[in-house]
Amino acid sequence: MKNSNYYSNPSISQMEEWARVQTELKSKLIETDDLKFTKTIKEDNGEQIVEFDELSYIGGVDLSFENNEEDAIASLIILKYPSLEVIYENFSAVKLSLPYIAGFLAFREVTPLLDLLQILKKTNPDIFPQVIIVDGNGTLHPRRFGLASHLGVLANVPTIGVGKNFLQIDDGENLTMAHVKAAVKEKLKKGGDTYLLQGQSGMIWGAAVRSLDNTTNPIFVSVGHRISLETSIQIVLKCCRYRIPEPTRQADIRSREFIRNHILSDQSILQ
DNA sequence: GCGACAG
DNA sequence: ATCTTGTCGC
Repeated sequence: MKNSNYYSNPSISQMEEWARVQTELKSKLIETDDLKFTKTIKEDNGEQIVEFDELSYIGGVDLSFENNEEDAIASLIILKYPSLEVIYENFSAVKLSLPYIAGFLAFREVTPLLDLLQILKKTNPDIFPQVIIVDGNGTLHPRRFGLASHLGVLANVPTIGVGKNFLQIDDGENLTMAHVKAAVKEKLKKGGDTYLLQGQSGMIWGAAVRSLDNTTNPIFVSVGHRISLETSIQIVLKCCRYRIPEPTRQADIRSREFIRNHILSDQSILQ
């Protein structure tokens, strides 16, 4: 007997409706740089060096779970750039009303993230992020409108999507797991190396990026909103102390820590 | 039936 | 997403 109102699986027609919503919202998507800071490219003995001089605040968002799929802690972290020190963190305990379904992650997670952004805008507008890195894809998505894009459009803020696992795009685009694995092994030799995820149609969905020299497993970067893929990759790389860029890595670490400190799991009765 | 499946 | 110790290697 469950005393919680556990969510049920959405119907086919519900998912078709969600797909229509994604396609509709995508009309507002901006895939070029529309930023409140500038990018400068300097030449240093033939080496191109990218700098973001006016970039000061980068956000990271994530959700962590305790024992089940419905009780989560949403987190919003703000880091100072370029030091990457955490200057703000906020969490919110939420009960999710929908299950996870690949391709429809935003309908499960976007609302608590929007709420955290709204709170920040009200309480600390001075440190509102100039760009947010999201745990999940942007245009690397069957309808080119994953969580990062969804959050970006609804909040009207620049976002970058970063996935830890590849989401296959199979519409004759041939962007399959096998294809990408082979390309990654062949092309990504050192930290900073990038492989563009281009389909048969010529469309570019995102990029597989090697964060560091000493990490083989790539991350998958894609446009969220109001930023180009090139700039997205450059910013992500500047945030990588480890495989996962600091904004989302800190959001993950700190939301898990929040769970450890605030929620007593049902194991406590065993003591 | 089989493979895929962001978080 | 999450369950989890040691262990191999620089």
